Amino acid sequence: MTPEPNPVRRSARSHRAILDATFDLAVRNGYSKLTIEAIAAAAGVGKPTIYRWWPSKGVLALESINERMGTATDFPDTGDVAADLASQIDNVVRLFCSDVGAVFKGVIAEAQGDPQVAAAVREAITEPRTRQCQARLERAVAAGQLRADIPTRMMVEQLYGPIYYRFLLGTEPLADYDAHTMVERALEGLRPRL
Amino acid sequence: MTPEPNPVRRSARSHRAILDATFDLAVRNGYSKLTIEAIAAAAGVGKPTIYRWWPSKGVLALESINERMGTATDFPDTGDVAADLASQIDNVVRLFCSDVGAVFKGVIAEAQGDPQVAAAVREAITEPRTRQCQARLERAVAAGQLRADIPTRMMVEQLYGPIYYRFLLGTEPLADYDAHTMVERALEGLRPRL
Amino acid sequence: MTPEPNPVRRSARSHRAILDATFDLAVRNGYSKLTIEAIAAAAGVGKPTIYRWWPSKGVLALESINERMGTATDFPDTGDVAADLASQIDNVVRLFCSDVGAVFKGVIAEAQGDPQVAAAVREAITEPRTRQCQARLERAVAAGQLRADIPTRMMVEQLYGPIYYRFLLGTEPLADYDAHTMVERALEGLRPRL
Amino acid sequence: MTPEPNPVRRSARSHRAILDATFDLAVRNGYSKLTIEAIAAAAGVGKPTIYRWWPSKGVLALESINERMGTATDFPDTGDVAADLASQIDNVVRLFCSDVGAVFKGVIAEAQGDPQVAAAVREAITEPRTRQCQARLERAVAAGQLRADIPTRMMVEQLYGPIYYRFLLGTEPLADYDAHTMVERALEGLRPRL
DNA sequence: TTCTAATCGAGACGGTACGTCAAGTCTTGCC
DNA sequence: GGCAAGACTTGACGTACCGTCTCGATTAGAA
Repeated sequence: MTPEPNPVRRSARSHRAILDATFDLAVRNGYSKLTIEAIAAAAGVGKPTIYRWWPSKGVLALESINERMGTATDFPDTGDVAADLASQIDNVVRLFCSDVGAVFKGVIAEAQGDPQVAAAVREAITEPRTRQCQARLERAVAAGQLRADIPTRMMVEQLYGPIYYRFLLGTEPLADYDAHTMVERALEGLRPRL
Repeated sequence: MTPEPNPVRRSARSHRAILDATFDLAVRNGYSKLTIEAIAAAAGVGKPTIYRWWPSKGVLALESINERMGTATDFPDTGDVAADLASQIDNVVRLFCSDVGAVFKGVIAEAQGDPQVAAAVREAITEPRTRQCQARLERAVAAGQLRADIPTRMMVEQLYGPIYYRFLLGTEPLADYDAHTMVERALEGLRPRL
Repeated sequence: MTPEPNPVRRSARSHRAILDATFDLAVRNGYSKLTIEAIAAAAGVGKPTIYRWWPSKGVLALESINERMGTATDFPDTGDVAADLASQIDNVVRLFCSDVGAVFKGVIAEAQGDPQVAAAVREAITEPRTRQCQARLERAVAAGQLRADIPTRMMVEQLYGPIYYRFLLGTEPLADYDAHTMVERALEGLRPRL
Repeated sequence: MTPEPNPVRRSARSHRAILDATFDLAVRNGYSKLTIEAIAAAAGVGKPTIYRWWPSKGVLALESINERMGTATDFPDTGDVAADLASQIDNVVRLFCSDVGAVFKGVIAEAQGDPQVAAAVREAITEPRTRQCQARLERAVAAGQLRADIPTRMMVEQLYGPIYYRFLLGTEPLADYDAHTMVERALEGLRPRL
């Protein structure tokens, strides 16, 4: 069909307006009430312009939050892996409690039924941060602070699983998440035996 | 609106047909393609009959899977808490990998944007099982197998977070989840200090 | 698809509102600017309701004018076939010069590219009136006023062709059409030889 | 707007390609499915190039058929006006039954809602041929073959009305039109009284 | 023969309307 | 009187074209 538009001729103004309108509307009315039609109207743009550049609402919303995440989830390296993780996780929790988090929640929901969105979430959000995290953990392993016989991917799941659990199931308020304690607890099983 | 229908006069045949059609269609076409219209048609039922008894597609789907979960996630008590948890978690993973899990995934997605569904999920699925788990953990605490100074709710998050992480983010195949190892690792931080 | 709706359950109110809005909008903005969307909005009706009952804009517009033609084009029978035809044709011309005619013009245009509309025009408008005309002509034949060896269909073409010619090609104002003279001229070739 | 392009610098290649593509597509898919976009693509031309030189699809299509009509509808003059008319009308019928006729039908339809097209049809098609016909008829009047007291325009309507009637209303197959008989019949009323 | 300005192809753009789908409500008999 | 059936209003979907608007790249006339 439309084989692929030419990115150099893309209107920067429209691109920006669409992303801004998407995020704005998603925050204001909730992700589930977000419609392409409303985005087009709010951005002062025709619907086909949106469909030309994004395959679906989910992917568009993902892009709109991805650029807003910035460096908030970068990993510090003070040498103290427990403190570094606690600090980063604290930032993640704060992010998830913000508008960005609310929209992200909707995108993850969308991803459950749309493999394209699921893939985009992994590529744009999950994978890069997982790799960053693995890199930090590997430095800790090298420094003898963590066991070398546990795959770092598994460590990541232990560290971030509980956050997503609260985030997506809403069993407890995510804002109350005690990053320091939870990291400390998780690391008990990850430290080298004396 | 319709102030509330009289449950006594409810047609058992329709009730069953609706739940079965819901689960069947959700499995066959994927939850995201599930529609009330199709359910009504497949169940040989009018749409109002569905709306009379369920407030939304999400709640209906939830009921259809809840009755199919049965005792698969009950907690054994052999005295060995690690083994018991590993066994139960293994059952959970298997359940999540089945048709029931696929539909459950869709229901959780729905819950992100619909507080009513979110509440129903907690009431029908999360809370009862969490409580069951807490009960088992508390017996382990009493038996001196686990630390008494950690809230069991927190333990639950540590144990189940990683599963939902894989389940909903799809970073790794959930089928490969090594319940035994993950439980063992988590318990490291939960056992009493010598 | 939608196999066929049940006509007895049809909403009379919507039916009327749609036909009225169609005619009204066609007259106000011109047939070529008529849209289903505008009709639905003006009639306070959903688009699917229109598509449920009419296959296309052309057929809908046709129905809206057909019911407005009434008895204006009925054939009198005073015994004088020339006078009767002139009088009826005069009525036709007046009709074509009215709002109904303006919309009819659009419907005929639509029919050029849509066989369904073309068939509907013939069934609803052309054929019944042609037959009425033929009946009147056959009485004149029986009365010895017209030749018996010319098919009445051919006579109809001779009588009405020039009107449609002006109507659709706009070579001369249709309002100036001199029905009496044109009928008289046409009948010259249709009268029995002395 | 664009004040008017300079015809001297016009690309002859594009001009031809556009006219050919227009006619070709109109014939292949039917006039009503003809789009400027498809013409541009088929002609290997940008849309603005079309809009620069033609105000609308209708006018463009008209030009594409006008140049294909050639001398098929010229009036012979053998001295026998009845035979000459029958022969010319026969050619017209054949033309209307051809691809050119099919497209012409669409152009006339377009003309019903677009005064610009209507005017162009008259200027390019109707008027010149009407005048040619009038010239032939006037020679017949001068030769005493036709009455002098009937405006030749009126005669034209009587002669061509029935053809357009069949052509546009599709009551009978145009191909069966018996030009000889119809002309003979019409002339009965146009010949001088003895 | 070079310069330069109009025309060209391409195609993205803001729009409008399309015809469809499903949502949730309302209405009408059947049982 | 609850139920099936299904018509209803509503609103969003994703698509097709519209006619306008940049863009460079020819390209042909005037210099």
